[in-house]
Amino acid sequence: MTAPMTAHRLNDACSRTVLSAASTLVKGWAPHEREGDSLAETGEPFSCLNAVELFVDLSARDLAALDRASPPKRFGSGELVFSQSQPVSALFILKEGRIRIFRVAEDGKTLTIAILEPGAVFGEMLLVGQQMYDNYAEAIEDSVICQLSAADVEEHFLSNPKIAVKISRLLGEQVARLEERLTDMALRPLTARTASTLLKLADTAPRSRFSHARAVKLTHEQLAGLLGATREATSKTMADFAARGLIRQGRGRITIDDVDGLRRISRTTF
Amino acid sequence: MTAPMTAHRLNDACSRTVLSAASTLVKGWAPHEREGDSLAETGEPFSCLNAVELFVDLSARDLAALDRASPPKRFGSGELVFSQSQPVSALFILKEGRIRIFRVAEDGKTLTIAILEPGAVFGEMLLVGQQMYDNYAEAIEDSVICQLSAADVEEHFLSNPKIAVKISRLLGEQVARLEERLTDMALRPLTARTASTLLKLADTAPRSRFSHARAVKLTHEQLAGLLGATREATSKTMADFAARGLIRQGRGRITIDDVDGLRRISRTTF
DNA sequence: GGTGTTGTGTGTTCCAGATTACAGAGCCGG
DNA sequence: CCGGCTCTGTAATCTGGAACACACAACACC
Repeated sequence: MTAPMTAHRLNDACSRTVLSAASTLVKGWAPHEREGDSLAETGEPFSCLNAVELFVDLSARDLAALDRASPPKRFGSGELVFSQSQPVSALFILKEGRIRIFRVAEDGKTLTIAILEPGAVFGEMLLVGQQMYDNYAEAIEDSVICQLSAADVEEHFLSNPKIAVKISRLLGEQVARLEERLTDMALRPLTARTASTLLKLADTAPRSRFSHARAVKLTHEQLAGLLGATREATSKTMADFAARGLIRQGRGRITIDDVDGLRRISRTTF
Repeated sequence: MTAPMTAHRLNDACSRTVLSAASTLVKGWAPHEREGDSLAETGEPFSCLNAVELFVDLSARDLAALDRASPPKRFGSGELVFSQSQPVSALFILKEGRIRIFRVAEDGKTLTIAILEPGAVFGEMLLVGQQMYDNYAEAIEDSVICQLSAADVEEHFLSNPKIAVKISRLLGEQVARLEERLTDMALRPLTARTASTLLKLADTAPRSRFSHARAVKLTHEQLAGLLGATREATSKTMADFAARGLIRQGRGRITIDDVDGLRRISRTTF
């Protein structure tokens, strides 16, 4: 089941039955219907919080305390982490897998706000009091996520100036990125937007060990969701890019070859 | 001179001569070419910082100190407060007038990010280190603005958890607003976007004393800049709204009559 | 090795909104 | 009160991309 399909279907059902609907999407097992759902497999400490830049200023004691308070949870591919009908006021840390944050219009069409890679921290609704925050989050791969409650965050972070500042900086960057994306959306044709989106994705993506070419693991449909365009239009531009030797394609995987070429196109207006 | 014209012209010149170009735009006097440019007219203390919600948690002493460090400056209508070639890493407080924050594409087209009313605090480039921050700010009325240097902000705010938290919350709200605007841009037709934009503007706008109708002080061109659409298309939808009795128009002024009607349209997809 | 199922390529039709090009209308200062 | 703005209305094209409709290819699971 593709991510967008999931979204549509869930949207239809979301007034009441999202959770159960989501449960049916889980591959073969339904973690949150079991009892002790936190996986205490590995005995390693700091299972979520270490290696996340945001937390480096926490004392070891605080870190340990927080970590105890945030057991990792699994989400199967296609499962919703939160939604309008299941708002969770918490801070999430993505440990494994990939998460798609998106919004849904009245007619069921969706726009992908972001696709998160491991290490990402998300959940601003914690800050804005969730009145206006109608984002959805869905796992697009089997994922592991830690959750910090609002109370924990309050206690450990907001009182800590260093971390509060770091949060402000992160949010500021997010604002800048969104503003840029907004103007791209408004003023740039699809081809240019596609090129610059690919570039942005590229430097989040893992570098291949051989060449310096980077591979982005997305289907055309997922990319279209990010671009605010249809799958067809996106496919067409991608085919064009491939013909020009800028990228190579493979089912659900795009390899960026000519970064400069794409950059040139991304600056194009017409 | 209209705001957009200004933007275009400045864009042409911005590689080197923005400041001088801007100066020529000033109505009849050029404040920043004079010597003592801070206006010490009124003897009132806290000339900028009082009445701004962000600062309520500051001690009177801090407030006074900050206030001394941030003399108000005038900007004539059409003048640039900052731009890419004149990046100012500071926090701004708008005391009087109105400021338009916008971005410019390669071809000179602009998208308005926000139109700020008195009391607004702006200047996130202070947080993001201004690499990626290529916004412009222009006065669209004669305005008075206070500026806090990065050092001052550092000293008084970021060390103060209460204020840091407040900043985070503001940024979080801004993120939510931008995400909403982005999806509107991507998924909604012009009429719906226009309606919802008018509504948003309406509740920032001053209420008239007679009816509960609110007046928005914008030209079609300015509104178009905010919508990411052409002036003509915007005019057409506005004429349509007026014909349906939702709004009334007057040169540079839009009166919202039927809030519910607009809200209905704003939820429309097709 | 079939047989669904999910990703991709393409073509055709259609339309919102950009573009271009004016014309009238309120408002300004001289 | 009159010319020159700046705003607003309207109409005639033009076009990027959406919508719809398939065909086919790769993979996944019997």
